[in-house]
Amino acid sequence: MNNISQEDYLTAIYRNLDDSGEIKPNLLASKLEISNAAVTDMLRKLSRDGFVDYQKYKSIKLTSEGESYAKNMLRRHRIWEVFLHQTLGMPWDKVHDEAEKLEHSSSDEIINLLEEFLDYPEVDPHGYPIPDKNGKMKKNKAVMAITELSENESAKVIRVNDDVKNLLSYITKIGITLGKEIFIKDKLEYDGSVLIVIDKKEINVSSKIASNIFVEKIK
Amino acid sequence: MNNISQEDYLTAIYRNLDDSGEIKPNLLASKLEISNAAVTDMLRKLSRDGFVDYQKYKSIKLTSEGESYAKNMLRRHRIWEVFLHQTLGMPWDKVHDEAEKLEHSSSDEIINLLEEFLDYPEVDPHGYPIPDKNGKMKKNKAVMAITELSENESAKVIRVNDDVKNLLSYITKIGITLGKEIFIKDKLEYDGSVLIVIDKKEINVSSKIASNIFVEKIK
DNA sequence: TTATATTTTTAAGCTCGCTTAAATTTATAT
DNA sequence: ATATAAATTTAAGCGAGCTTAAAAATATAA
Ligand SMILES: [Mn+2]
Ligand SMILES: [Mn+2]
Ligand SMILES: [Mn+2]
Ligand SMILES: [Mn+2]
Repeated sequence: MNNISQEDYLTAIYRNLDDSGEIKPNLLASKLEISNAAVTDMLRKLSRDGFVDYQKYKSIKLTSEGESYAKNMLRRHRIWEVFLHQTLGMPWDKVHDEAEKLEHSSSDEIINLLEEFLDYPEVDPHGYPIPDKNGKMKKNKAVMAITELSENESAKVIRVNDDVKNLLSYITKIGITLGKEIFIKDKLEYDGSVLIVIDKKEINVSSKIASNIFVEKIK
Repeated sequence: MNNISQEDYLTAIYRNLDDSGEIKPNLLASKLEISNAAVTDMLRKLSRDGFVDYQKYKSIKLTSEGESYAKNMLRRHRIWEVFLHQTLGMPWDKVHDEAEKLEHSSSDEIINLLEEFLDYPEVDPHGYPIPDKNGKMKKNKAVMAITELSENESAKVIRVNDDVKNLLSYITKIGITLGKEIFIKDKLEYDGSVLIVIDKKEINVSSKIASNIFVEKIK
């Protein structure tokens, strides 16, 4: 295929499928920050090319070809992120945007060599699993969003949404990194925000942010 | 700017300037494998954007802005080539095409980090100098094409044209790499080819190929 | 100088990926 | 069930970057 737009559409579709493996054009448009009309247009092309199942006014599915293509894009993206962060020392809140471009410009050969050079990393710098050459990837760990924790529970940060603008740079400021332990001191009813303790400091985190940070309970 | 086509035009212009720092549209078109009409079109845009001096029917010059942009593209390209070859072990006859894409997808920040990681390489895998952050680059060594050598002279390979299709994979087959010593056993008048000795083997090299391999005489 | 060849530009048209505005279909609420 | 809202598609249009064909300018050769 080799087409930046189509590759980004496929990735966005795959990343935002609902529980039944479908997505509506409207959501796709908003994720891609693009008009609904443009989405309709592109869906016809992706359908024509065999990457999505598309019928007017219906939800969209990926074909199996579309799904492997999308997974391979995630693979490229995440391997680049690991390289940029781990090898070049680029901060984790900057690697996503760079990988967003590099993913379209690198052959599978480069990606495979990079993977080997990095010694087969299993997750990207934000905790997302990296598909292997055959599209197999570890299931996301049984993680929960911070908002799902109860008061007085402790948890370890496992994954952070890398898709939400400015989220990473904000949570970096308040000291959250992968592996960090947090403690839920209080849950505030009226706005859904959470009072958490990190490094002995108390911080109030809005529900919008807390819902994008995924953790594993510590017993 | 951030535009693949325009970036490739600028690089092609810079790489093919004549002795007086100019290039004609026709040559540019053939280097880019594109129609003359398309070149005319793009030259208007590059001129509008301040990267080239362009007047109808005249030879093209780069503005100083155009020149720095072009040199920065060469920098990106060549640093990627070094990384791919040296770090990932990709053969030197494959890195050019890959770098041709990566060069458009990487911020200066990535390039600077890569340069540091690679410990400030001075030449790319084909012997071309790498401009530094300020656009300064070593002059090409005082090299000559193999065709300019005389019979019974010895020389060391310093640089190989990385722009000519299939050249690299061919000369790799006959054993030529950077630093290799060659000996001119004979120059054949009628077709301009050269009989050279590499690793004690005699090989006849056409003038077309020999003219793209640059060497330093050994006394 | 004049004829011919080559280069360059102009003109018209194509696909791609987007836009806004209007029409249509589907979903939601009363 | 009906009215209203939201989602989706259609229609028209735009810029980028190409193409081929024709016209115009420049270079080369006789
Ligand atoms: Mn992308
Ligand atoms: Mn990520
Ligand atoms: Mn390029
Ligand atoms: Mn090179």
